[in-house]
Amino acid sequence: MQDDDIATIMRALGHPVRLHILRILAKQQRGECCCADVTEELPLAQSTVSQHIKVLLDAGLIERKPRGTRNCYIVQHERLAALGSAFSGMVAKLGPAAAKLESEPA
Amino acid sequence: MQDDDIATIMRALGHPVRLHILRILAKQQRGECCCADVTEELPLAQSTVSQHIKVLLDAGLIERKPRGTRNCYIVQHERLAALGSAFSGMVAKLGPAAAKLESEPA
DNA sequence: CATTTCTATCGTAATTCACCGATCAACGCA
DNA sequence: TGCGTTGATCGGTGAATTACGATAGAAATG
Repeated sequence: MQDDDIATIMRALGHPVRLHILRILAKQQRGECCCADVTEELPLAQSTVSQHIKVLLDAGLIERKPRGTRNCYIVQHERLAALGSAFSGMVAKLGPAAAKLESEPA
Repeated sequence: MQDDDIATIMRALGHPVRLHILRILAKQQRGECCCADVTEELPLAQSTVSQHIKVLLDAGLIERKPRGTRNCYIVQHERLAALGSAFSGMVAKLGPAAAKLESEPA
């Protein structure tokens, strides 16, 4: 994963409301998971919530799933895991162990 | 760690230049590590680099260490590790399935 | 069909961000 | 004491973000 991708996902996660939305989606994934449900749990306008959802969508952190009139959203755990791997890999290289390496092999 | 803290650190990491700066600091940590060295490796003005450094500083991701005329910066690995823990904990709560953070040192 | 419901998008204002050049304080050195 | 270096901060500009209300368009429903 490239720096830009990591940065994009990090920035998407870099807002409390979006973290909250992720939690709401995960919590309600067995039942409802549409935009209205999310909006109901937040002190924000529906349009604002929709925009935050779009950011998560663009970062690939959630997936849209049209269900009749509503749009349901599914947390993309694989994407989160990928970020986790990329992050821990980066931290490992940043760490003291990596400091010994003069030039890193690809 | 609170949502706001996680979001703050995530946002700090949510810019390619700041990820790059972290790498530069880590790489040069055994020798020089001052602002000028960082600026030299980036196509940005010194003031801009200084501002990015401030963001990382405010997020607790690096620490300032005055050394004579210069200011050296040290990557705060503990802080990164704390974010890693918080993130993997969050991911674990979001989805019981996959998404586990490999935190093994390289 | 007409109606209701749901939600993405538009238009807008306020705020923040990213970047720059310029400046000023602090330090080492002659 | 004066000089050069380093780097934080100030002021400004343009772009992006965050928030809102209003609107449009798709799907179920009557």
